Amino acid sequence: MQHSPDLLFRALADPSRRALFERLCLEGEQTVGALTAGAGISQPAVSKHLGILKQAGLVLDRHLGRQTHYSAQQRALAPLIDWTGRMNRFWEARFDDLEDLLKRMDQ
Amino acid sequence: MQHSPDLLFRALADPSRRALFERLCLEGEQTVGALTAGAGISQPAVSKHLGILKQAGLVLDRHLGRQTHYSAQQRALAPLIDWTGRMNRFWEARFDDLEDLLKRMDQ
DNA sequence: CACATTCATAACTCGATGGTTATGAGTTAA
DNA sequence: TTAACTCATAACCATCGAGTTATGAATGTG
Repeated sequence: MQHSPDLLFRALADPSRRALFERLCLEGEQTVGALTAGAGISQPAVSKHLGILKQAGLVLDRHLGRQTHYSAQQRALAPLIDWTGRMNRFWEARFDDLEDLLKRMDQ
Repeated sequence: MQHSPDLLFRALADPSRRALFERLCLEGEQTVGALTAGAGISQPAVSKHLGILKQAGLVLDRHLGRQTHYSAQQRALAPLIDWTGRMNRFWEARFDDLEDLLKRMDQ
């Protein structure tokens, strides 16, 4: 299940979706109704956002009777973490180069 | 200069902008002309993207004669790293709880 | 000075997207 | 069975956003 980083970034770009994901991370599994309460948007809007988060692999759904329980899938953040890591690695690498350069200039 | 995480997420949501930022990270400082070559979009489009990246704090610009040199500002990724860290911390915390539970059940 | 180069901005188009209300499918309760 | 509840989907609307071309400002060059 390799969800493209593009889906990830796009899914997290929306504040409503980030808020939903954060609530699932911090408060644990929630039903759509619970998420809608306090979301400030309509229930269909919440459902659509959850659909997008699910497509990005960020949440899982579990049907119980007439409710759907959503939970965060934090592992899905891995590509994002990897990406920032790659970008920062080169930053540090360049820093190291600079240190080497300074050391050599110091001699 | 605390750039809002929202600006960050939105800036990185676009593939063209991520590509520009990646090039600046991996290849170092570049002029707009150099970035436009190989970007697959027009020069004004590149300029607009760079403007958005700059507003998010992800790049710096440096004017030299009639060219503008852009460079990556990797530090600006910090809020993003913090955010993923916070989301994952709770994941691990819950994992620890689960481990504790399993240990207790094991006895 | 006249001309070329480099980039940013303006004006515009068009598809994507986030929101809404209406409705239907599925499930529980009376 | 009828009614109520929970959620997802459909249909629609308005705005946003990423791209374009045209142009202008600033700088270098003949």
